[in-house]
Amino acid sequence: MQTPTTPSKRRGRPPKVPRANPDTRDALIRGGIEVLTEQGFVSTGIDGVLKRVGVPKGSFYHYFDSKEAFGHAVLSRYADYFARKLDHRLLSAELPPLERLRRFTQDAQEGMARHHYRRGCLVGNLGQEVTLLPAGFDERLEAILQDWQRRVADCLRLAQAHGELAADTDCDTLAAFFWIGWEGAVQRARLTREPTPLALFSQEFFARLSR
Amino acid sequence: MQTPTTPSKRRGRPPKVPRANPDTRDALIRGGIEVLTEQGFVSTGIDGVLKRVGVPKGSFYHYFDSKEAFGHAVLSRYADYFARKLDHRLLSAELPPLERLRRFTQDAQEGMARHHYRRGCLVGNLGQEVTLLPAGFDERLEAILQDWQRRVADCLRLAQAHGELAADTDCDTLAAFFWIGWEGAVQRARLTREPTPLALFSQEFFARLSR
DNA sequence: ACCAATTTAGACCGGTCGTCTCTAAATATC
DNA sequence: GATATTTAGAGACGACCGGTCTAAATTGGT
Repeated sequence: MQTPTTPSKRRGRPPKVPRANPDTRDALIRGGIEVLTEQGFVSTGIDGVLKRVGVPKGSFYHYFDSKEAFGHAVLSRYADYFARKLDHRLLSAELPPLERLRRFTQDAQEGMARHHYRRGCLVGNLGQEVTLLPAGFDERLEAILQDWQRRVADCLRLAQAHGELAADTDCDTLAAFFWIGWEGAVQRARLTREPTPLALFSQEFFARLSR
Repeated sequence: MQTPTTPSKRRGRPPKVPRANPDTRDALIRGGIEVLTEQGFVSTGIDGVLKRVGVPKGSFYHYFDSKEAFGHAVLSRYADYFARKLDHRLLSAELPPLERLRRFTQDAQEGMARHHYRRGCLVGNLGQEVTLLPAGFDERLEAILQDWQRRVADCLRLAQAHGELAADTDCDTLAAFFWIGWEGAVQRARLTREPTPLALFSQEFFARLSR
């Protein structure tokens, strides 16, 4: 999967202790996703990210202008990552459309369990800090949610075409309803450290669809 | 509602500038509700509460052992206040039970608008900080949610008796579903600064009930 | 061989803010 | 007058914050 020679022809002073991921910027963003998803933006210090990734502060400010810029980079990466994950499920032809969405909720259950319910949804978590975040984050967060919502709405329209969903259903509204509730379920699962809220919401959501 | 004489026979050194609420402890808790509901627990400093209430630091530590103890006091007060508000709506005989719950969601819309969507639900907000809070807060928060859930479940059972809700509905599950989603809606409304998520969730929730 | 660009290294800075302590002052009650 | 209660407010003391700065170590270009 990698160039066999792994020549590591990377410019600049080499790391004192070689890291698993030689791409420092990338490593910082990945670490940022983990930390911010657990602790949020405001109460997370740069030093915490640095220590986790094993990178000195100089490198951080070499790649990012500020904590705020870093936050935006992390957010963008997360949004992309998540959109891909979503599409992977929702566009796969192996299952009927509605079942795809249900499987997404199952995937998420496994994901939260894997992290012992300490991490939630980065977008949901930062959303809670909206009054404390630098300007611009709020629009960004809402835009990401709208993007995910659109993807779910498209899937619901496919479900309509398959006859899984009543033809008169407003798929955009239903997708919004899904995400509002789903974020609530993630939040609650994080509090209880149990999969129950996720399972319960999923169960009830699908049970209440008509046709 | 108060003793008519308002004798203010309060022991101890009087405040330099007399406050509207002479009960210092009470004033601190009320102020705490406001601040914590906006900013959460971790990133809120005692000084911020003090300044808002107009109380010196010495008074604070006279009434509370620590920030943590203060947090619990604030939480208890909020839980009580909210439970009363909930019961006021859900037990009133003026409306059919299901309509009472719907009216509760309308009240909440007005409440959030009144604070310009800067405040959410204290329990939901603190829940998001669960990984950062002192031990014990998580159980407390979950217990409060369970309490509210029980109250809603009772209301739903009344709705069943009124024939507003299918007799085979599991009211406990439905109440859990409601709160999971509703907290999500509050969170989202805080992000968008609009009532739309609240209205949309309410609309869809009630539209999807059977019978 | 040399210089420029890149990247890592990490000490350090100034400041904010954190919780909490301490002493004194002013009042009510006994 | 003595004691308990409550308010007043300075300030201790450290943790930590985001961010800067200079140096070192490497590659690539010429």
